[in-house]
Amino acid sequence: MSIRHGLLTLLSSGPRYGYQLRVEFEATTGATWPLNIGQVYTTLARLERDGLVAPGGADEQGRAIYTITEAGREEVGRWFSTPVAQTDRPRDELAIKIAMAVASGVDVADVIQTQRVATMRALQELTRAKRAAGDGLAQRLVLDSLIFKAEAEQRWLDHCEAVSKEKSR
Amino acid sequence: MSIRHGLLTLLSSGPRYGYQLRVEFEATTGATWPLNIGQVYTTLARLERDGLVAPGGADEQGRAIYTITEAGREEVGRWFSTPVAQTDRPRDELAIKIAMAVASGVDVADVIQTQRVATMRALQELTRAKRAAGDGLAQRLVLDSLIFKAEAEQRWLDHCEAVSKEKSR
DNA sequence: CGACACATGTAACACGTTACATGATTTG
DNA sequence: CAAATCATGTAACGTGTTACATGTGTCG
Repeated sequence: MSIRHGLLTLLSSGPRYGYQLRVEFEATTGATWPLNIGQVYTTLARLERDGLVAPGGADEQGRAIYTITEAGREEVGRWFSTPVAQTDRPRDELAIKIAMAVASGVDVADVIQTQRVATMRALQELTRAKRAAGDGLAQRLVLDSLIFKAEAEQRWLDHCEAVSKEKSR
Repeated sequence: MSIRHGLLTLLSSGPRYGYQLRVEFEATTGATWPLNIGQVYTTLARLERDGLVAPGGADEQGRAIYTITEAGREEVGRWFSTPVAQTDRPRDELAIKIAMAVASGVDVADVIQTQRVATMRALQELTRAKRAAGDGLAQRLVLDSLIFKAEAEQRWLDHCEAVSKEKSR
């Protein structure tokens, strides 16, 4: 539901057309999760279906603009005033992978090591991206989020290794 | 792709039937992400479609057992030897929400505060669950993963607040 | 007997995602 | 002129998810 609400939020600042929404979405959230332009249109169609946006004809250049509805505004308000719960979050593939490795006979140390290398590289990439960027506040916060998460992942991997070594002694 | 690979990994330790797979999956990953039994069957059907498992008739009690194929075993091997990349991960709803709040005129401090309360509660719940549980190693590691993540989230929220306060001064 | 756990399955939908088709306009 | 950017849209698929239908066995 992130794209849905993200686009809806952008529309709450005024009517937009599809292509513009992608540009602004990426300008806000950064290059980490590129947004396929096709998805903007499919999402707009679904938002329209649900009565959260309304097609507002075309502008002077013939672009198809969309306007947020009252119901859409309420939905945005609800989104911002409701926290993201644990149950809302998708299953964590890495956690499941390590758990499965531990439960079945797979060599956990190997899996951990492989992941650690990848996460470390990602972390370097992210710090580099942060130095390079410096654009907007929103983008920087998203980058920071990824950095904080990657660091936590490294710590968790260390923890997993320590615990599983201790267990197999 | 977590459920898919999780079930496949369980099947790599020997043939199972659907209901048993759910029990073992939840025993391994814990109660955090309950697995609807219906989903086991839909996933098994898709695994069969892709040639990763094969229906192995019924056991003595008439239960429909499934067996992993050679291709399935290879897939499991690939899963464990390939790290989870940044691009594999789903969009982070919280990061997008905060970024959107910053970019549009929404009161970020409010959003942060609401989330912080929820995350703190989740963290308490998790520490309680950890004391209560103590079952298997895999389950404990999953719980630890959630704890590490929640802590990182708290730190990130603090960071967001500090940065956005600084910005609006 | 009634409730509950065991057990299997299907239908339908949501969202995310990509591939493709199409055309206008701008710019080197 | 050719390539790139701007711009819109559709078709199709994948996974995750839930709701529903159905039936057996067991235990208080």
